[in-house]
This record gives sequence, C-alpha cells and structure tokens, in this order.
Amino acid sequence: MTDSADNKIDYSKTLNLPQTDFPMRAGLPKKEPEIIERWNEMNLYKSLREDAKGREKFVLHDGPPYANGNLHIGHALNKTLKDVITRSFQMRGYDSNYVPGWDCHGLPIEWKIEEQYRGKGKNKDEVPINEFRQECRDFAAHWVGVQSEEFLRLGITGDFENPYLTMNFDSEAIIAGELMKFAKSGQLYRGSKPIMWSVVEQTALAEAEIEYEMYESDTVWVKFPIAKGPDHLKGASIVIWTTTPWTMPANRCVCYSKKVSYGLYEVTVAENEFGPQPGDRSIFADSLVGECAEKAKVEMKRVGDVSVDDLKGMVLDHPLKGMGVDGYQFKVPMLHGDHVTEDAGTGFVHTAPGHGRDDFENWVAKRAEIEALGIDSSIPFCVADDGTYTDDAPGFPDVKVIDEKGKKGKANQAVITALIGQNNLFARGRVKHEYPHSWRSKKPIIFRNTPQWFVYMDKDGVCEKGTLRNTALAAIEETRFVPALGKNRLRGMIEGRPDWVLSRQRAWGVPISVFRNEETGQVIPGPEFDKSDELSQRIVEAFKKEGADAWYAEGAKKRFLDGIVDNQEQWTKVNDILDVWFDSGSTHAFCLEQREDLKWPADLYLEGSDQHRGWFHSSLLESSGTRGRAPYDAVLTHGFVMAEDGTKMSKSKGNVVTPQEVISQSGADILRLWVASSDYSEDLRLGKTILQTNIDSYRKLRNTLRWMLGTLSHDEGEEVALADMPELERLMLHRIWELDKLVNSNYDSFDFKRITRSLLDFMVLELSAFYFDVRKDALYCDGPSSVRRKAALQVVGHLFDRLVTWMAPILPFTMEETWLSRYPDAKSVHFEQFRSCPDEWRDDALATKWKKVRQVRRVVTGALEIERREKRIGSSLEAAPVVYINNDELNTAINGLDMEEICITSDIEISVGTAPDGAFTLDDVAGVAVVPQLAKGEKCARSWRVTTDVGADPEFPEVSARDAKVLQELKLLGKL
RNA sequence: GGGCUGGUAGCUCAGCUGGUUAGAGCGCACGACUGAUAAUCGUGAGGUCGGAGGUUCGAGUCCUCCUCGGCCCA
Repeated sequence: MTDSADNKIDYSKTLNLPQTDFPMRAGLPKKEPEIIERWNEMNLYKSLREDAKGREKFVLHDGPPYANGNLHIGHALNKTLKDVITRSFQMRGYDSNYVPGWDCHGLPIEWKIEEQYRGKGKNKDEVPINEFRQECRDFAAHWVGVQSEEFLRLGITGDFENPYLTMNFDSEAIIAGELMKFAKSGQLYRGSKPIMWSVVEQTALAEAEIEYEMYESDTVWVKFPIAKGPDHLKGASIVIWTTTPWTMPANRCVCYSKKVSYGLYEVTVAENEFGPQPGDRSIFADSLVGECAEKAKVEMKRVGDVSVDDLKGMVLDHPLKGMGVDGYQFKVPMLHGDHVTEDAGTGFVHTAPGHGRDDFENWVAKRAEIEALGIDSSIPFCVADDGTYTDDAPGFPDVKVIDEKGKKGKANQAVITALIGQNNLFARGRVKHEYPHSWRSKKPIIFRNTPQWFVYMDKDGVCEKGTLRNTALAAIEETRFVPALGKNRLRGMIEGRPDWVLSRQRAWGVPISVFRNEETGQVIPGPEFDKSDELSQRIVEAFKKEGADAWYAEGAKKRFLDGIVDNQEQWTKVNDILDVWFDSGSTHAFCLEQREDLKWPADLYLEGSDQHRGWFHSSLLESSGTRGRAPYDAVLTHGFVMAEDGTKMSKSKGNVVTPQEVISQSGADILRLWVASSDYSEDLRLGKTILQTNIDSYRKLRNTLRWMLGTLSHDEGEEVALADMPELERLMLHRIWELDKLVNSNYDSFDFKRITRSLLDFMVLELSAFYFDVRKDALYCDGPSSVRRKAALQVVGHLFDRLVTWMAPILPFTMEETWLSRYPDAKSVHFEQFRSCPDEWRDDALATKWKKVRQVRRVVTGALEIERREKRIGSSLEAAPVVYINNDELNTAINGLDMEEICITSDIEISVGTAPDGAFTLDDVAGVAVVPQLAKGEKCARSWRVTTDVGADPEFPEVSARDAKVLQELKLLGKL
C-alpha cells in the first residue's frame, strides 16, 4: 500500500470491496443479440439435446401460430410461457425438447396472394391451381422465417432449424392420411349446410370476408294457411315476415316462441281490394300486430287467444302449394325456436334451412321431431352457383336471385307474383338495413345450401367409446387442466357442438382426398370398400413425394384409381380442401408421432383460452376419432394481453404494445419478466407503467446479483463445515433450502409469478436489506483467516448458484451473462441443473429464533431513525444503543449473538429489565425498548466503526484492534 | 342476446375451508450513507377489497341483483 504524501494509508485498498466488470446498467437491447450469437456459435439447442440424452422426456407440444405477419404481444406471451416451461423442465432433470411449428395453409394467405394478383390485374381463376398454391407456399415460408427470427430474439430455445410446418410434404401426406382414417372408419359423411356465397365471384366466403353495408331489400308478409290445428283456428293463417322473398320456395317450417304472446286477429276494414279482406283471420304476436295491419292497410280486431299449445304440433300448408307445380305439397311444421323475438316482423319466423344459419341449426336440431311428424327433413338446394333457381325450387325456371353483376334478379318479383296468385301475400314493402356484402366485389351475398363434408359426433360404433362425442368427453376427464376451469369450458363446447364440418371450398390446403360415387353416394376410402388401405397408401405416398399438389396434378384421378375401382367414370375426385383446424388438429400425428425426439401423447399443450374452440378442440376431436384419446396429458391456458386499463389494445386508442418495441427499448428479458410476474390464468395487462415496474424490478435484481459477483471476486478460502458456520449463515442456508422446495414445486405447477415474487422479495428483504447489509463488515474488513468471512463467502456462493439457475428459465439472457461473469470458462448456464440443497441445511428452530432476532432489530433500527431525524447521528455506526429486554422469549433468542453486528451499530448494550421512560418502543414488539446513545471512542479509519480500541496497535494508530489484527495478517502474507 | 370468466393500494401480486385494526414488493414522499453510488439503507403516506342489497354474532371471502371488462358463440 502506497503511503500518500501525508503518510496516510488508503485503507479501502486493504478491504475486500466488491469488484466486478458486470455492468450495473444492462443495455439489454444491445447485449441480448450478442448472447444469441454466442448460443448460435456453440449450437446451444443441439448441445442441450445431447446433454439431456437418455433423460426422461418432457414434451411441450407447440401450437402452431399462423404464418403471416409479424409477431404481436400475444405471440410473445405464449412463446415465453412455453420457453420458461421448457427450460425449467430441462434444468430440473428432464430431456425437455421443444419443436416449434407453423400453421401454413388457409384463407388469410390465399387473400394476400389474391390481393397481389389484383394489384397486377390478374385473376386467381385464370392461374393454374398449383401455381397459385406455390405462391401461397412461398408466402408462408417467408413469414415462417420472419417469425422464427423474432422468436429467437425473444430468447426462445427450440429446434428452429427443423420446425414442423403444416405445409411440409410429410405433414400434408399425414394430414390426408388422418382424414382418410375418418373416411375408412365411417365417421366421414357428405351433408350440406348453408354458407355465405358470392354469386359474382362464384365462391364461398368466410365471415372475415364479409362487410355489412346498407341495402334495400324487398320485404313480404306471407300467409301460411293452417292445415292441421285446433278447431278454433280453422281457416286462419300464420303470417310471417321476411326480407328475402326469394327464400320462400326453400321454406320448410315456421318457428314460434314460448315467450311471445299470440292472438287471433280478424280483418275488419281493408283499404285495398287486393290483399287481406274483411273476415280474413290470421295469427300475430300481440306486440307486433299493429305494425302489420298498418303495412297491409287494414284494420284488425282481436278475436281470440292463441296459446303455445295451440301452436305446438300445428302443421301448415306451403303458401305456394296451389300454384300448380309439383314440389310445394309437403307439410310445413310449426317448431319452437329460441331465436324468435318480438323485435320485428310478426312473431313468427319463416324458416328456410338452406338459407340461414339459425334456420339451419334449428332445423337440424329438431330433425327427430320433424321425422316423427312424417316430414322429410332433407334440405333442398334451391339456388345454383350462378344464383339461378334449381329444380328444387319448382315453378321458377331460369329465374335468378342475384345476377352475375351482383344486381337483384327477378326472383323476388316472381315469388311475390306467385304469392299474390295464391292469395297468400298479406303485405309487402321495402326496408333499408345492413346486409352482408363481399368485401372484394362489394356486391351482396346470399346464404346458400351447399354440399359439405362432416364428421359425425353421435354416430354409434365408429369410435373408442361408441360415438366421437363420448370418446372426446371421456378424454377430457383424463386430462389435467391448468387452470382447472378450462376443463368445464372445453367440456361444454364438446357437449354442445354440432357435427364437425371439415370442408372448405378453397385452394390453399390439404385436399379432402376421397372419391365419391355420384350414383350411389359411396365414398372411398370407406368402411365397406376392400381396397381402402391400398388407395389411402397410394395417396399418402404421392403426397409425401410431391406434396398435396399431387391431388391437383394432371391425371391425378387415374393415377390414384387405376386398379382400385373398375369404372373410374362413376367416381368424382373431391376438390374441397380441409379446414385448417383439421391440419393443426393433426400436428400430434405428423409431429409428435413421427419424430424420434418427441413422444405421443404430449405432456402439455399450452395456448390462449380462445383455443378451447380452436386447437385444443380440434386436436381432441382428431385424436379421439383416430386414436381414442386426447393427444395431451395436460392443457394449460393463458389469458389475453390487454392495455393498462384492462380493455383491448387497439390502434385507434394508440395503446398497442408490440414485442418489437419492448425488445428494442428495454430488452427481451424485461418482457419475459413481465410474463413471469403476471397471472396468466386471467387476462394480463401491459402498458408503460407496468413495463416500468418490471424495469425497476429488473434493476434491483441485477444490482443484487452484481454485488454478489463483486463480493465473490475475492478468494473464498477453504471450506467451512456447516457446524462451524455462524447462525446467520446457517439461517441463510435454511432459507435456500425452503426456496428450493418452493421453486421446484412451483415450476412443476407452472406458477411462475409465485417464483418471481418469492425470489424478488427474498433478494430485497432478506439479502439486500438484511444479510448482505449485516455481512458487509465481515466480508469487507475481516482477514483471510476469518471463519465468519469464509462462511459468508461460501453462503453467498451457494445463493448465487441457486438464484441464477432458478431464474435462468425466466431471464435466460441476464442469467447467462451473470453466470459467465462468475464462471468465465463455463459453456452456458443453460446446461446447469438446479442444484440440490442438502436436508442438513434445514433448521426450522433456527428460523423461528431469528424471526425474533429480527423483531428486536426492528426496534433498534426504529430508534436509530429518530436519532437520524434529529440529526444526532448519520450512519448507524455512530450509535451504540442500550436495548432493554423484558421478554424471556426474545431475550433467549438474542442471547449470545453479536447484536451490534446484526444491527450494524458500533456497540450494543443489552440490559434485562425495565426501560427508562422515553425509551423507544414498537407497538407490535412487546418487551423491547431502546435508548439510543452515541458510540464511545473514535472512528476506525478502516471499518468506520466507532470503538474505544482505536490505536491499540501503535503500528496502525488509526484503526481499531480488530482491523489492526487484519492488517498484521495481511502484512504477514505480503499483501500489504 | 347466450356460455365461460374476472374486477383487493398508482403498478404487479398474497389473502386456505367466512373470524382480531386487509398484507408484500415496486413506485411515490421524506431522511441517511457516500466502500453495491445513475447504487445501497431507513421511515412514511396510499385501499368504503367494482357497486347495491342479503345470509351470519361476524364477509374481501357465501347468495342475489347491478356495473365495467375479457374469451368464445349468436
């Protein structure tokens, strides 16, 4: 130590002050990419796999995000949760492999390509389908690349070099194979359903392709003569109201509601000579009859009640029954419908099951009831692709509902004329209302019955537990749900759902690779076809080699059917594609089952709560239908990310937070800390304030680790046995032991916020504010031979190793940086396992005792605070208070302890007995009173403690006896 | 409109089967230290537990209604 000019020693140079290059400020946005680069260089993912070879597998199966557009905050939340789980299981001793996946087929990508076409003035229909498909494929591939990079930037670890894609040839082959399993087991059937159809584009449209615009519709009030009903209603009619007169030929029933009050009304005065005339009797909802009378320009009086019992079982004639064509002679039943309201109309709802969603659903739900009445429940196909009536709507040949330009056709007028001819038109009018239009052509669309492919939910004998529904419900019971409420939600949906529609009339997807016999309706592969396996295999093999494009290639039909069927002419190759939910529902088949490094079923599926209707749902159905159980043992759901006020993020409100901006401004670890400290079982909130809270937490955490690093930079000396350690060290080991249990069990139950909270609180309350604060004197000032110092260093080392590994799954970047700072030769913290904590560390009695010690300490600190307020002291080392203890328990607790060390004062006098008046007390610590006093003696120039033995060693006159001894020791070692 | 679900200090979270004056960390204010220093330590102020009824000796915790929000349907 160099003496300065005035011959004074710089004692700070003789201390073991913290020394570290580990920066206080993280600079994560810059630092994190460097760490990623390091991981890439060592190929961290592959090394981890090799490292974990042979260990028990833990498989979290990735739900595939859709491959279009950049990541949003929801993706970040989802993938971070997955990553925390993957990493924590890896560090807890499993081989925890994670294979990311992407959903690549489907509508949104088709739109984008079509949009590009329109920009170039091209038309999708003029492009060969496989050319179009290739462009979709390229588009998806591009976004897989972009998202992959973004996920990696978030610190996600996984097999990003070999992800699974639904559009990989192998995937497409197996998806088709899965579909054919449904076909072969007799679970697949061809039915029909009304869908939104654009006549102009001659294409089906999805909900998202629809926009609502004002539109003027023709409206009609139509009489349905009662054919069978109670006597007092004989000769009367039920009147319905509709804004789509063209759907009258497709009418199959009329719905009423139990909640509506109906009456029988008779016309008393009629303004016109046409339409309803005096004496005509009809039934209306009492609340709506006035408006109806007005529209028909008549006056009516109520002549009787109509009860629900009167309506139940009633049968009507079709209003076009008498128009002289074959086809309207069927019976029209009255059915109850929950969708019937008194908002508008007549209180009765005209039901054309082929042209409306409610209509269809109510009709299908009541199928048994309808059949029991001896009525055919099949749904007619009344309108063709081009908007023209078909033979299923007899009497209107060549009449169009909508023409090729999107203009109204003659259908409404023709129907109205026919109704007038039958004297069944009660009134007519026009109404302007919101009506669905194609967002592309801006032309009105129609609901139109079309053939679709379904899977039976309730067909018996085709599935493990009889029906698919029962099989799936049983599978739900076998699954663990986190949080538990998810089970009810999924169960409710499976219980109530209709048959599963698989088909889409689209181009970018896996085809429904079956053939249908147009005459017999037989489908192959199928249950009664002996070459099903051969056919199925042939298709799968082709798809594996060429992708699903093989289905659309020239000569595909011949290629697949040669030698399979005798007369290929009879068979039609189905051109529909599979709904993308079937693709993703099959990931377990083409990813989990196929990859050697994974397993089936997965330990865990993890997605947002919307996936109860999505991926959890379709995976469950797919797997139940083909394998009789769920493809997962457990399902974890998380909520959605909201803005700070709890409402949805929206561009217009300007409260959208993107992962990209958080990462570039604060770093991925900040985002990850936010995830790990939030309650993901509900919706989570994110905004400026919340981000700042996490930044602050991060700083505290980082600084605490930094201090440990600095402290640990000094020689730890030889190991101190547990029994030789001071109580304070043993207390900390006990706490580590407790935290070890807490951390492990909460990683196991996926409760990360508990881990984060506990560790942060521990670092703040017990380390920074207590243990470290107390031990600074020993760590900085004690000499190399001090057992106290060696023990403390050892404990800090234990703390460091555990805290850093425990937090590595949550903060992979920072913990890597921290770990490498202490262990520069280590490969990566991510190869570490959570260190075990010996049971010898546990000491409950000691913990109880020290709770009491800290109570006494609180009183001392409280008393010193007053002194500080009054400017009598600054540092607590200036004080040497007297502690009066009048409490046996507390007295026993502190007996034999260096209370001045624990309270960080220069001296403490313990006095058993009553305190003088005016001594400082705390309400909640009975029997402890403190009288503050200034420490006697001089301030030691080295330790800053005020002692009476400063100058005891004439060689070091400025320091206390303890410090002089240390200096002598250092001198002996040649370190001075 | 229906199903499921949530609303505890400025922020994030604890509060088990109903039981003393509702807790913690952060933030904030004030103070101390200047050997964790754009750090560290201490003290303090913040809540009619979304609102209103009800059950109970007693409710943040149970029931009903209302309100605001979320997901999924319609």
